[in-house]
Amino acid sequence: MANSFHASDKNSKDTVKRFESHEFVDEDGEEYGGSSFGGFGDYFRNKKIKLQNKDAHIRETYKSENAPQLFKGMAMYVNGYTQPSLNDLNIMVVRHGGVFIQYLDGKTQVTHIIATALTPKKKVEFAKYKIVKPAWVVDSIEAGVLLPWTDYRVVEGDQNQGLLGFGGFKPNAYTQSQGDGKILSQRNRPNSSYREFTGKRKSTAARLLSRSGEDGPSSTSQSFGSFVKETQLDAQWVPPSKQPSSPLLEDEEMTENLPAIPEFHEPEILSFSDEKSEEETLQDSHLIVPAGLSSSSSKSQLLQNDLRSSQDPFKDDDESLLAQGVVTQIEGPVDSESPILSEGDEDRLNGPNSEFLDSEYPPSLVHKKQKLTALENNTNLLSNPKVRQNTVLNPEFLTKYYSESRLHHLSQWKADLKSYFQSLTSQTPRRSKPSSSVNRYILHVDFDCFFASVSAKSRPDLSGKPIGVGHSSGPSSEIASCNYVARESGVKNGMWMKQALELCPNLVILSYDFPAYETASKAFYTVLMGVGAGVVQSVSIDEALLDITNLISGLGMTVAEEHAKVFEISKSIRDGVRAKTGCEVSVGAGANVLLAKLALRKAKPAGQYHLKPDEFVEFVSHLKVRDLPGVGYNLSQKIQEDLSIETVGELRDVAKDKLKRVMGPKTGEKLFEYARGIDKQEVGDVTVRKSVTVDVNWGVRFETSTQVTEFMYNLAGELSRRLYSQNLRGTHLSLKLMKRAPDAPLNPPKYLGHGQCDTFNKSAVLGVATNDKEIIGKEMCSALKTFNCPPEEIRGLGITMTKLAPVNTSVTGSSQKRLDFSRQIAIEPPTSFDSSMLPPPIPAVDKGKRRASPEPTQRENQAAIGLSKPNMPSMLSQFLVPTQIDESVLDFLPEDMRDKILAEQQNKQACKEQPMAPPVALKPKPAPPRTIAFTQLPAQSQLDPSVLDELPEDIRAEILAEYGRAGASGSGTSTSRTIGVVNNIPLPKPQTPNKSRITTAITGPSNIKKQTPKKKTPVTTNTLGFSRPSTSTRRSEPPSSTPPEALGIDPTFLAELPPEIREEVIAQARADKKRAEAKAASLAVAKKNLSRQPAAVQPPGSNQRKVVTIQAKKRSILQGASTLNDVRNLITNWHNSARIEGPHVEDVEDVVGWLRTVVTDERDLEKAVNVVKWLEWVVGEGQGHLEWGVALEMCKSGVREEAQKRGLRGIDV
DNA sequence: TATGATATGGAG
DNA sequence: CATCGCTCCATATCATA
Ligand SMILES: Nc1ccn([C@H]2C[C@H](O)[C@@H](COP(=O)(O)OP(=O)(O)OP(=O)(O)O)O2)c(=O)n1
Repeated sequence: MANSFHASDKNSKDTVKRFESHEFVDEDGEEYGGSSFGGFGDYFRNKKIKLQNKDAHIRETYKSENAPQLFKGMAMYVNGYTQPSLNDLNIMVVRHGGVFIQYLDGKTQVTHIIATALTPKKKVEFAKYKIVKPAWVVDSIEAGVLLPWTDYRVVEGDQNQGLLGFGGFKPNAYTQSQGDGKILSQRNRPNSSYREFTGKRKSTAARLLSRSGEDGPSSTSQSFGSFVKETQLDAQWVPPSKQPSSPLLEDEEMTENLPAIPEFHEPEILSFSDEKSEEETLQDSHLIVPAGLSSSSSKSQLLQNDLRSSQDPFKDDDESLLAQGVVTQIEGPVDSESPILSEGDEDRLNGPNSEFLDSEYPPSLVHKKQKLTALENNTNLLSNPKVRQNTVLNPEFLTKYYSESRLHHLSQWKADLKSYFQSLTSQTPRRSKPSSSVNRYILHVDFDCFFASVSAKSRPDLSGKPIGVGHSSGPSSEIASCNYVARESGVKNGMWMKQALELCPNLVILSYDFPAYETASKAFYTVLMGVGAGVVQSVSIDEALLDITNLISGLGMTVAEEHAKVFEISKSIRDGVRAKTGCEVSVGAGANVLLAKLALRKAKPAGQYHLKPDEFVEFVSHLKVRDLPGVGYNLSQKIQEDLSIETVGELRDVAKDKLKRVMGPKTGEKLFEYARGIDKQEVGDVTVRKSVTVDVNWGVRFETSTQVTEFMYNLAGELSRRLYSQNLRGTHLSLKLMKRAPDAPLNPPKYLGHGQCDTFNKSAVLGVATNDKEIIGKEMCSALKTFNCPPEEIRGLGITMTKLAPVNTSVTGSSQKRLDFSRQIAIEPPTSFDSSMLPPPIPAVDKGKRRASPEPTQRENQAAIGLSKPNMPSMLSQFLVPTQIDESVLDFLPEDMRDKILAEQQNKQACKEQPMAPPVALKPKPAPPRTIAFTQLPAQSQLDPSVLDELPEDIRAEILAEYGRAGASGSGTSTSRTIGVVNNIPLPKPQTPNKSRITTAITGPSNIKKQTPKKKTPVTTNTLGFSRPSTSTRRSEPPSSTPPEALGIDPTFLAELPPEIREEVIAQARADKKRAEAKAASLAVAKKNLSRQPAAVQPPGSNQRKVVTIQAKKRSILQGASTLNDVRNLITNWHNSARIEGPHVEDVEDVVGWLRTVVTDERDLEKAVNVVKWLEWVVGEGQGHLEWGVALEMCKSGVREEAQKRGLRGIDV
């Protein structure tokens, strides 16, 4: 019954939605009717729909009846299933003078939202609206008077939503009378509910809202009863596609929202207070288990529940258990449906499986557990040395944890690869994109079940068997990757062991082998580098995008030939990787990134597929929106609910305006384009890193605030270390706190997991950029205090540093890159440094060691000191490709050079420059004046990267150069100083647009603004920071520690600036000062702007070793890449350094050799030509030694030769 | 309108 | 034993100026 009834409702609703006029459009109300109906386009075709659509039509129809215009002036919007159907409500409202709003776009004025119940998300979304039950409309019409809506509110007060579905309803006539079952079942789209577990369960906001509304456990029995009903109903009628969620949802909601939900619960809860035993907590899980578990299937179910919840969202609960009985019951229905769930996510864990879970909650124990307070619970838990050792209380926790965390490794690898490839691609500056007329070819290459494949390489005996990679076989262990055999059983990456084993009992669990993944990845990238793609962009350790347009288009091939070539290249990649790694990769090809990604999906496993443009429509029409890149569980749900769309084909029928309104401007635009196969993203479009974060949300269990503080400092130390390794400092800190949700169990289903939490963020702005552990630690501790979160409730902490700026002086120790791709890559390509130069990949252990090192600041300074400058020969070394540059290398560079490099890196974001590897700009000659130079250099650091980023690359470069010059030389621009790297450079003129532009840029107010250098601050620059009170942040704390390096600040700097800039700087500083708090003001001169400057400048330090290092690397480096600007800088420096005496033969040879590789290996003739032109210009301007002319000719001929070998035509050098 | 703080979501 | 739920980015939304 219920089912059929509902179903019909849905249909009607669907019809309703239709309308298209913007005005209404539907929203969610709909349902998915979609499945049966079709997209919007379809519904237009539906007669019923047409009729219903327009309010005008309705009005016309009922015009003569002169019904009381009860709803005049009101705009109603219906959300979710409602008892009178959407369509009926539409008619009722319009017939009585109201306006019916089809969909919410945030702009349209809506006075009331009609709904029976709301999902947590919707509660948040509609927090500011009057949400009424459908009965209000019905009753009002019946009464002939507008009844007070407050008697029909869905959410009590502002906050009571928690009650919603469960019986918290007010006695309103209509609704209640209607059948609870129905109504309840209607409750929101089933989807919403399951959404919770899968993806993320409710958001913190939603949870908070619901909580506030909660009554407490009181409303029990009734609600419970109704609840159950709902579940069942839902299960029954929910469309298959959607079903998955509904049942589950219920569960979750129950647990979350209603702490005390079922009757069962209550009793338990009550008892809760009493019992609790210490052991319980810990052991409950295990020890006790046996008894409880023994036979009860129910338990398993319970477990499942927990797991489910936990899975995605993490739901956990100890208490949830209580509800075992309840759960069980509920689950029954759920399970039945569960099959459907598939899509949603993995959550449902049904099988009875692990004892673990069961053990955790033996019924008998339940009571006891509850009693414990969070603190007692933690105390008990931590009383077990073994457990304690696995928590943050263990001093070695971070090292151990990060060495085992797959997600940490993935992120780390990704960051390293990103910077590496960025530098490679950046070289060719904005490679002119292939003219639009050319056919584009993008490849998306990805290993098939990467971890599983690699981990299984040494186990040939397992072929054909289902495999999963995880840390253990415990129920809450996550499966990072599973092979395709396992996937046939429904196992998925990220799924918890318990569920996976239920789905696939004979699943073989293999261990992680991170080093092997790195090795396989290197081989993989080596193969990719050998393809000759114009651009290679790393997506992750096992995935990359290649723009192979340069290898195909413009060669006069027919389309068919081009496609054949694509096939050939794809095949060669697969064969190459297979040969080197023994693992399969699949290749997706398309005219843009989107098509390549979609094609890859079809290609897997172990295959390749080229999705041609003309096949797109057909290919995509039936794809689920969820299958589009960037559309995850939540977005897909929103699309489904608010637009009643499921497939990409339907999505295509939605007007762009509507998409933007409903989904947000950017997201709407993207969806609109994706639905049409349009993707403007270019391979290699990656920006420079903007933040560095350290997060720990596992193993976090505290008893005292002292422990919290200590751990916070450890985290700060880790962040400091990471910043330091990247030569970065930042001014904005942000703390993320995960706090156990009030209604979440003290012991999450996942061992030492965070469970269901509320997350809070708090940011603080420092007066001066820093990377100092103490400062960070202090700031974050105070930020944490503002949350007033008891130590025992903390389940996760994270610190993020943003507004990054390169550290001027300091040099870093060894680089942290863990992947030493360069070497391998070198193999293919010439390049790469040798390993010796690079620091070996750092194992976790290493990290620890490094960590040990003190703060950067000091060390850096020291390192810096003492450098001598390199000599001529060294110059060449500078040609290093940025990419290849490693931090260790940087260390050796003269400070100025380093700064330059770093500054550039940072600056170039927009253009994809590489982050880490600084480009080359090194200049050779360094030397003497260094000291002075250093002082000046700071200015660069002062440039605001963000500002620079926005500028065109060339302009940016120019500005930087200008700055460098200014700093180095006195006021005048040019000058030749030996000192600064960039300084001497005459500056570009050649291609880039130049000075005029530059000037403009510089002068421009906006730009200037950012550039402000610090004023002269005296010094006290302690690094510290005060924190600007950001939001609630606390005040500043005087910093203390770090030494200031007073450098940068001085007046000298100002003096050197062009007048206009100077004024700007001063004005800015003044403004800043004003704003700054008194204290802050006094200490740090300027905040933001100032902050840019790195807090400290370092004394010049130098190292000779640097030189050496550089040279060694030199060759290899050349090959790689660097941005054109970088290369130009090197050339310029080279020339400046030996203008009079003439170039060294060796250097010339090196340069020529490099140029040849650019043409042959990089296949970038344009780049080579540009470099030669630059040299020609530099030489021409310089009027130096005649030998330069010879060098120039050698370069020209070298490039010409290589071009000819490649069959390219004459070069117009 | 712009900006900043915060929250959310997606991807491996 | 268990278990190692990270990290970066884009976007949305709200508050504030
Ligand atoms: N939730 C996840 C998703 C992925 N990974 C890791 C393990 C995977 O092997 C690797 C690559 O992720 P992919 O999404 O590429 O998945 P697979 O390579 O395993 O499978 P396939 O690409 O064939 O679908 O990232 C993980 O640890 N946890």
